[in-house]
Amino acid sequence: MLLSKSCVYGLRASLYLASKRGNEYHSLKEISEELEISFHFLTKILQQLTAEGYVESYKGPNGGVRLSSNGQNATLFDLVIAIDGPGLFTQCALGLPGCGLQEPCPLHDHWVGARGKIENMLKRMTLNEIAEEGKEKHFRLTAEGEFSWQ
Amino acid sequence: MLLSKSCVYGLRASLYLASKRGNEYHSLKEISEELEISFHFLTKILQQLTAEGYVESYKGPNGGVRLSSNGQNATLFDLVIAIDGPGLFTQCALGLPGCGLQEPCPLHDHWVGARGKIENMLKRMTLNEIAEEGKEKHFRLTAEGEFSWQ
DNA sequence: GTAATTTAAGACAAATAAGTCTTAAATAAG
DNA sequence: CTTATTTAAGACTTATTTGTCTTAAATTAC
Repeated sequence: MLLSKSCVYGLRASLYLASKRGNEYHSLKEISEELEISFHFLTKILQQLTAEGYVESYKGPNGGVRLSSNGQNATLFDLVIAIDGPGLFTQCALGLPGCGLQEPCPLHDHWVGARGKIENMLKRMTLNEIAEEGKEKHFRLTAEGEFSWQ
Repeated sequence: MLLSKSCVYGLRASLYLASKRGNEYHSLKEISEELEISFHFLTKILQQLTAEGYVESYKGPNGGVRLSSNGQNATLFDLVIAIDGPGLFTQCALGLPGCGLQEPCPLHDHWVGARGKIENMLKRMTLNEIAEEGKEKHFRLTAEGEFSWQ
């Protein structure tokens, strides 16, 4: 698995929020039902994104969560770092602490290249831009595919 | 984490065996000490590779494990599949079962590209070839780096 | 044959990730 | 003020991965 389940859920929920026009709050109940993610588990993940400033929350009736302006312009890379940490983009593919240019492991050069591709791809995609593109291309966000970008 | 710890240990042990000239057996005790991997854990992983035909084992004094001819020509991709299974190379980055060309997730196209890079990189590297290269370039195979290709 | 060495197999334990549940706090509406 | 709705926080459980231990089986050397 490239990304943890927490991370995948966080990305999907963020994209869900990005898909909504205005800046209304959406309840975690709504999001968890639409995306078929465990309510409580999703709550914890979005709390992390709230703590990082990508998501704003509001308690009480008609409360919920929405993307902050930071969140709208956040890249998928930002969100992955916020949830899974930087390990994927910094660690040796064989887990060797001293691996680097001077003393590389057999995969080092190749992995740095492939890893850079992943990193650039994630850095190129902001939530806003994906939302724009999603409206044209109807990207899937659920297993069944009944989700639709507005 | 791209690869599981089991997988990383399996790759390192396989590369260790590839680094040895002749086709003598090397004991798991030796390998686990040289590579600083738990003896019993490593045993289980190499049993998998033995079952898959990449490694041959021999019991008794002076026994141990060595690469089969299949193993010597195996690619890192083969070994990753043997230990971690094909998931990394087949699954959607967001874990969506129906993701594909017709109904892609927002990452699909990009991920297929990046994933292909990883796949090709692993398919290009056979244990034999890495061993050759390792003798010139002194690739690291341990945390401390005191390992040396013969 | 006996003892020592080594892998094989599987039970067991610890650590981490994933998921569930309960209670508290904030807010809105009547 | 009371009730309903919603996020926040954290305890708790379950599942998976990682790591350890014990016993058995094969082989060698004496």
